[in-house]
Amino acid sequence: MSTPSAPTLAPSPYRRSHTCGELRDAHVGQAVTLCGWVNSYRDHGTGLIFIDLRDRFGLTQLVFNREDSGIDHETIERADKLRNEDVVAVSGVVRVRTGGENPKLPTGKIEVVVKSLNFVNKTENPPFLPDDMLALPNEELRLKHRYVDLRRPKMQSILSLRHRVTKLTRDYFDENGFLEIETPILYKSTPEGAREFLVPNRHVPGSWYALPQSPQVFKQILMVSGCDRYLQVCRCFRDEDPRADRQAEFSQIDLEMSFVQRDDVMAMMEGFARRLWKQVLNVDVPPIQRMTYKEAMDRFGIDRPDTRFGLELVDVSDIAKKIDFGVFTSALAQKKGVVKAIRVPGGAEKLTRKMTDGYTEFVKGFGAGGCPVVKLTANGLETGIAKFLEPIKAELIERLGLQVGDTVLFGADTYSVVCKALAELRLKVAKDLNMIPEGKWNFLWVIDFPMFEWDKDGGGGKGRWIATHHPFTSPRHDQIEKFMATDFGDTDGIEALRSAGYDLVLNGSEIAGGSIRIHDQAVQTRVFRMLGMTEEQARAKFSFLLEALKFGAPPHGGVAFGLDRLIMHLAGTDNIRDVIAFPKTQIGADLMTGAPSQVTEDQLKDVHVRNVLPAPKA
RNA sequence: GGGGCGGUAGCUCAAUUGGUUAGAGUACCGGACUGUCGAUCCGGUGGUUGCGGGUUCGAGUCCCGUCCGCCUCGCCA
Repeated sequence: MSTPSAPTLAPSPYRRSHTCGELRDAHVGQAVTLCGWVNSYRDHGTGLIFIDLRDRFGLTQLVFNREDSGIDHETIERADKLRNEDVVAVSGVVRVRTGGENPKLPTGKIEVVVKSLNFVNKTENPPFLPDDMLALPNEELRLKHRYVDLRRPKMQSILSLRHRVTKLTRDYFDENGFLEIETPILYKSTPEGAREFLVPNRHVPGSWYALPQSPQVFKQILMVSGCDRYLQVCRCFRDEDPRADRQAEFSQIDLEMSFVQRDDVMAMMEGFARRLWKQVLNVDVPPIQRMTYKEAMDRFGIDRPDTRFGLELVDVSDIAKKIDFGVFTSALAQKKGVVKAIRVPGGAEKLTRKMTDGYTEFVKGFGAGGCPVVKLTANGLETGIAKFLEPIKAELIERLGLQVGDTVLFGADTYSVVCKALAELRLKVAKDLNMIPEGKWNFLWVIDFPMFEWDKDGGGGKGRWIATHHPFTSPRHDQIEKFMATDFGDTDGIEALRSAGYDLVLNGSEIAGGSIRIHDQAVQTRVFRMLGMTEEQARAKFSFLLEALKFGAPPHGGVAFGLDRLIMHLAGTDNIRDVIAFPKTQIGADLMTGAPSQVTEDQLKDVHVRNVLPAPKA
């Protein structure tokens, strides 16, 4: 074997000895080379220039001083031309700052006395400066010049946080026997649920892949494959309109376990959440409380309650029916009509007429007719609907625990409308009155979801059952027999079925959801039928899964964490785009690369696709 | 698809009831300054007010349309 003899290269002028965040007084006297961006310059002219040099790891002050030995005139001249965001490499010696330390910087005790300025990549005047002290430019500009925005220490810290979280994830689940296994991105279209992104197949004209909404069936197949425990930090795609906490392309921490029941998966998840919060925020997460779906809906009107504050919903239907007030009586006359109330402590003072009028408009946005109001003062019930409530005053005070100075907000409609409207109103009031405490981490399990929900607009207008979680969710183990016996026409019976699903809720935000899956082919077939699929349709879509369940499927269950939302919580941001390196806008555009874009006719021809564009608007 | 907010100098913003030559801070350019650290001081360049129409003696401002960004309802098994 001959020895390779590559020519020796001269050392690169921008080979650094340290990062901009690591020099301390212990390094005083050392010769160092630093590389980075000019974060700011303070030019005193006549040969004294300070530069704060920045990289991902921090800031270090550089000094160019004509009166120091070892620096020549030409270097000072070049340093004089340095501007914000120029990229440089410098060599010099670390010394204690002669001008006093800067307590704001970890490197604030020292500075580097520059002897040579080795490398400069001049920048054009950047569109904005990546400085967290300055007002943020508008988001359009930040997205277009994402590479500048990501230089901001705040964005760097989020990228770093995200890395730490995925690393902790892999470590935790590795310790617990999980295997990380990748699943296909080019998957099969299964048009249930969210709209899919489609990708044409070149080989078979007219055939298409879909990008996966989640790796759901693959991870179940992996359980049937004997992998026992699966983990993936994976990308999912749902072609629906985005929100502040939602992107069409997003990430999940996806996992699945064999031979487990509900509590096993929940315990594994809880341990994971505890590990994350301890290691990232040094917060101890206490044992997580459980609440049934029904209790969550009854008390908070929503399946992901924010339990950091009160303002709970109280059913007063039985009291309300005793009076002759049109809004209440017509609500209660409906099927599943209810009257619910929220007590706002001290609301008589804190809620102005303008605010409560606004609440009526607010709840109309969620389908409610309005928001009746009443106050309890020293003189009794006042304002709003006070005169109607007089006959039931004592009962209301008793039921709601009213104190003088409280305001009551009512919702009267069907159960689902009242839940939706009052759940949103509860949040709005809490924000308006500043009732949401900072620094609280209220985790909550929500369990015992219904298996199915009636979608009155589905099924071509005739209505149909849809799976609350997804079609692979098992009935709760004590309800499987009941499910198999429930008639397809037994509406009440179907609605009463509870699934083996579970959601992890944090401060009113769903951060994870999962379930025990169906491992019995007969149960799965019956679920598909309940969802209105014929046997042929079910086989066309999911024959592989039904087949797999025939050939030795272990009982299994799993969960998926929304990684982006998890990072949002840990980073303390309410903008999902801040936790994604290259996010998209409301219309799915990447402002930096210009995606989506036109393709050539030849490209389209290759994949047997033709553009059919809508007629231009007049 | 619906509703709301926004778009003025490279950037962040201001501009009275529709009224003079659209201003300020910052960045940038030039000058002064040897211990700054959001350096300071002096001077300067910089504008198709997103785009297209309209109303008006006159439009950044009012009207219509459109594009883009954000928030939101629907949607998100």
